[in-house]
Amino acid sequence: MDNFTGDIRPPAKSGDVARLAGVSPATVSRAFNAPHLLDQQTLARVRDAAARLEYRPQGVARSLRSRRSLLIGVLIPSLRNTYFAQTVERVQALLAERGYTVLIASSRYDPAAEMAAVKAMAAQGVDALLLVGRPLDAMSRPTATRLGLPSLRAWAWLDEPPCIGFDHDAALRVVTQHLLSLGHRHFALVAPFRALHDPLRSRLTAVREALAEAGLALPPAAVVDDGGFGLADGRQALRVLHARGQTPTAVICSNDLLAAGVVLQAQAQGLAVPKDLSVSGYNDLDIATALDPALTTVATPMTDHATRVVAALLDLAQGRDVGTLTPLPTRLVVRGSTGPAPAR
Amino acid sequence: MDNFTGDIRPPAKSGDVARLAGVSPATVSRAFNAPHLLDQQTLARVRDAAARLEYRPQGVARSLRSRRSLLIGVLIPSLRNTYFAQTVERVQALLAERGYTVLIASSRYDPAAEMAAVKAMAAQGVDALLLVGRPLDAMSRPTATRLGLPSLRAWAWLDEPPCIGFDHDAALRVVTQHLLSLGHRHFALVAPFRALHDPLRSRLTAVREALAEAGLALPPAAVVDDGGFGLADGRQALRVLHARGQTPTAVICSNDLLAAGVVLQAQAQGLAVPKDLSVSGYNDLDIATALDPALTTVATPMTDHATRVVAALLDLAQGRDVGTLTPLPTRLVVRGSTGPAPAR
DNA sequence: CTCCTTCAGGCAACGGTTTGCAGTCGAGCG
DNA sequence: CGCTCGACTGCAAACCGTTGCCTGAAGGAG
Repeated sequence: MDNFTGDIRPPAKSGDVARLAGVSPATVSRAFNAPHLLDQQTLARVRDAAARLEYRPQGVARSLRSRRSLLIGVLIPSLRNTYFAQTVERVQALLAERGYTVLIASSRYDPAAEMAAVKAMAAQGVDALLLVGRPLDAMSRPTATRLGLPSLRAWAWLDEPPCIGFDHDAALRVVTQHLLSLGHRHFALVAPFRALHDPLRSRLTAVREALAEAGLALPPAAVVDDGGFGLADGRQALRVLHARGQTPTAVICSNDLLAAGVVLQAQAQGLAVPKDLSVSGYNDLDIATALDPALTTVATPMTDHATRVVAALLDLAQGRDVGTLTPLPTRLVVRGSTGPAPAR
Repeated sequence: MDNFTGDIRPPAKSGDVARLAGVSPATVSRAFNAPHLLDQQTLARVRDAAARLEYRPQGVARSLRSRRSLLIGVLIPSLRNTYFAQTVERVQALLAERGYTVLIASSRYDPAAEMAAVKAMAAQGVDALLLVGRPLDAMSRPTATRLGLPSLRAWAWLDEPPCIGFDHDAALRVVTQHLLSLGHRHFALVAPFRALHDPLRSRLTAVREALAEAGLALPPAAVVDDGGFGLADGRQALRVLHARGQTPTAVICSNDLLAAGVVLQAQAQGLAVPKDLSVSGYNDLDIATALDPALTTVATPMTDHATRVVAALLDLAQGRDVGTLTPLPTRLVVRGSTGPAPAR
């Protein structure tokens, strides 16, 4: 019986363990899934045998019979978004602790890819599906449901339970009000959602409404809704605004990276932040505190988010209902990038 | 036969399709896996029936019998690293086109988590495993191999085939030589790998060697090897160097985010980049071109990387050997953040 | 000492698809 | 006309744990 490091023997199966431990395969199964049903002695013998053979139940066979795969699908719009990437990382880590493995797919904001991913994950037999962000394909979630796949919506709060997320529109209203209270009257919004679909534009509406309450309007020229989500896109956005003849004193951005870009571009043009221009971000990423001045932003606490998401996913995966859910609280974090409106 | 949108009927199985099409389950299987074996008429009938029932073969059962899961495991050190996150996104997209689904796990630079993930993925029956970055647990790859799981190492070029990656040490030597040729004599290195393990420190050695060729040494005080990988860590690194009495004219960073932090901190302290201080990054991320001045950095072309990785993974997953591989080419991208050394 | 209860563990079916083997049928060939 | 061959397709086993059901043994009560 050679046992040197390099040997590649076919992995042990439950029958092998059973034979070595002198029990039946059924007992081996119970040792893993219902140890309380077994005698201590037997349990020890089986565990020992399993350890010696490095036995790990083959997930595929287990899934087939037990109809539980210990697989959870995570579907996100983009991994380029640091917030999403970090969320995935945390969710995966927490699920791993509970024995679950994570299937990932990024839709890259493509509705067809989203739908395809839902079907692929259903076919792979995931126990539950996490859909991060607003739906791109309106049918993706209904499809999951019709396939008998429990799903959880996260990140964006929608009235479409179960859902765990933040009320981004409300948060943006708070941002707008903060800037209004600083005396700003000339706003711009950088939220590159045009290429996407309508629902995402509710952020625009939120800002418009908050401004309307103060008797202000947001002209189309003050809205930059194309381009990407990166630093360079933020810089570009400010250039575009200026090219359009817009001279806002406050720029609201839909994420911290864009805001950072706006700040950098402003500074490059000799505009002082916040003296000449106030800028707000969203998410409170690392970059928000790494800039001079630090970014005023909206904190969307990731730990809280991830923890709750995982708890709900486990409930769904195990066939339990998740209770009624409420939006997670966001928090306006006022830092140096916003200040009193300049006199004109 | 009610057929309204809300109905949740149990998903069809191959037998159902077979009955509707008037064939045997075997034929249904062949319609999906070996259509050329079937008569055109039969194929059409089966396809029609399958479409009508929205049949999708249950992955779990298929995997069990065919011993191929169409699942590929991806194991990365961190999703906070944008380069890795984007790589995962691309790899996933390319694999999805070929019918594969991606299992993901992040080790968060934790050797135990890495090993656990390898075992979990093996248990889930992935067809191949992608290990991104240098090994944290020296046994993780041998373990995969022993479990009969083909694996591919990516990102870092190691002499441990199959492997697809960049020769980071060589690239860093080029960076060092670039700075030497600009007349720099006082260097610092920001590469926060201390908390990690030895192999990663080879970058340090690479820089030391390149400097040694010019008769220069890199004192320990000029090396910042703790802290994180973010923008704020870059800023902190420059502060630390100054606090240690180091006044380098060139700072080599192990990634663009750190470099950006160093640049921002230098500017905040009134140091002009590159007049007073040259800074180099790594990866050529978006941020490299979004700063003033733009970062001199090392491009590690992601498209090339991802494409080759996927090709090799498909080979491995389908039991083919991957040919001999060579390191992928990196490219020094000289931009504004490096310049001639200041006179002293 | 017998009967009932409880607990531990074995037997065998089961889950849904794939696949080796064999069978059918029509066409082509000698 | 009989035989061979090829093209299709069906049959049933196999993949490997899990689980419902059942048996046997041990312990306790009467």
